[in-house]
Amino acid sequence: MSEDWDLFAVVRSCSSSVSTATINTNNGGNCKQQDHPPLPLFTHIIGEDRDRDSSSCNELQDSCKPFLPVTTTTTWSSSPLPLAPPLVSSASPNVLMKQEQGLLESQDQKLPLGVRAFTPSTTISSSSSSVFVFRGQRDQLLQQQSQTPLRSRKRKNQQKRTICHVTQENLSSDMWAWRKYGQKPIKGSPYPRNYYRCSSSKGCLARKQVERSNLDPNIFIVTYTGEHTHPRPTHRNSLAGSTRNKSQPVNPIPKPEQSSVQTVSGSSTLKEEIHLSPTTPLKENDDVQGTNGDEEVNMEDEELDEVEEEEEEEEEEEEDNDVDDLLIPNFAVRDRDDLFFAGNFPSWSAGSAGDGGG
DNA sequence: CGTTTTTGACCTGCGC
DNA sequence: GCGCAGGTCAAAAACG
Repeated sequence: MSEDWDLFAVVRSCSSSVSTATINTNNGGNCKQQDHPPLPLFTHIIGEDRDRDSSSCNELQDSCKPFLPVTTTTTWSSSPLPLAPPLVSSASPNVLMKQEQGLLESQDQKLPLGVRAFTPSTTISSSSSSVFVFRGQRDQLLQQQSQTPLRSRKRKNQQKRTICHVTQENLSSDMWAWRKYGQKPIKGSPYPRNYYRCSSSKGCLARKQVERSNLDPNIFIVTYTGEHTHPRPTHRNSLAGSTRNKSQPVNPIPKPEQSSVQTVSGSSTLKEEIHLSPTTPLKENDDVQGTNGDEEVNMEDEELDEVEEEEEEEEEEEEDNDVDDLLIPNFAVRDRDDLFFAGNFPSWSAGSAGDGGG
């Protein structure tokens, strides 16, 4: 239930964002909006402790910083929204869920939730993805949680969670190195959930769960839990990169129940040919992404490093002002994302992994 | 050799 | 207390 609750919260937060983003981002793309809703990155944090949430935010921020310089083409992007109380109160879970399901199309709820956009300091040509910051929602969420029966269920690692909804394209990327340690089919979802732990440092408690939205295969739900017990690596951890990018005897390409949905931005073949770990499969100088957008991506890496520093400074200032703010950059446009997620879920067809729920 | 991925088994929380 | 489902462990295999 908590999961649902989380999702509700996320959806709730993003509902408006989604519609707006949809309008702005995928237009002109090859993909139909309906089939490939542009997914900005949604985020919110759930936690029992606000203070700790802050640290979580910071972590997430750290992870995202390198990718901050992403352009936010969405409408809200330019306005430093006051982080006002979001539509939380206005939408019922059902509605929200529908939104999550894409049943609610761009409505005019232009609610600028507590969305805060990043300074488009660096323009990366990624059309789309935006970064959103949902802030202050925790309070509301927590309140709601306390008001609804949903909260009754608390799982062990429930204490602190940071949930992001990202598109496959935006999926990647934090500097952290993640190592997969488990995969489980999730009831009600055709897609398994993958469990990762930080491998940047032994003993690091940071964990990450990645699952595909069963509602929209283009959306990945990334849940961060725990905290890193070590500084964020400046570059992607090369150790983490011993990824296998060769074909593996993995399960067939995921087949969502709605087979009509063609998931990944474009390369079903990669799914079978490449298997990269979720976030850091690449060595710092790795050129795996050098397929298309190669140039762009490489440039990003370099620029991002530089920009990162700049952004850090800016963010530090911002954090001073709004410590609670969660800046989720749009892990924009990294082909590697495609790569890595292309093969990341070898067992999409649920039921292949783990004890099958036992 | 060191690291990651895969995957069956085990542990634990929760609802009934 | 039981069963279900989620989360984690750990051995084996794969990879660079």
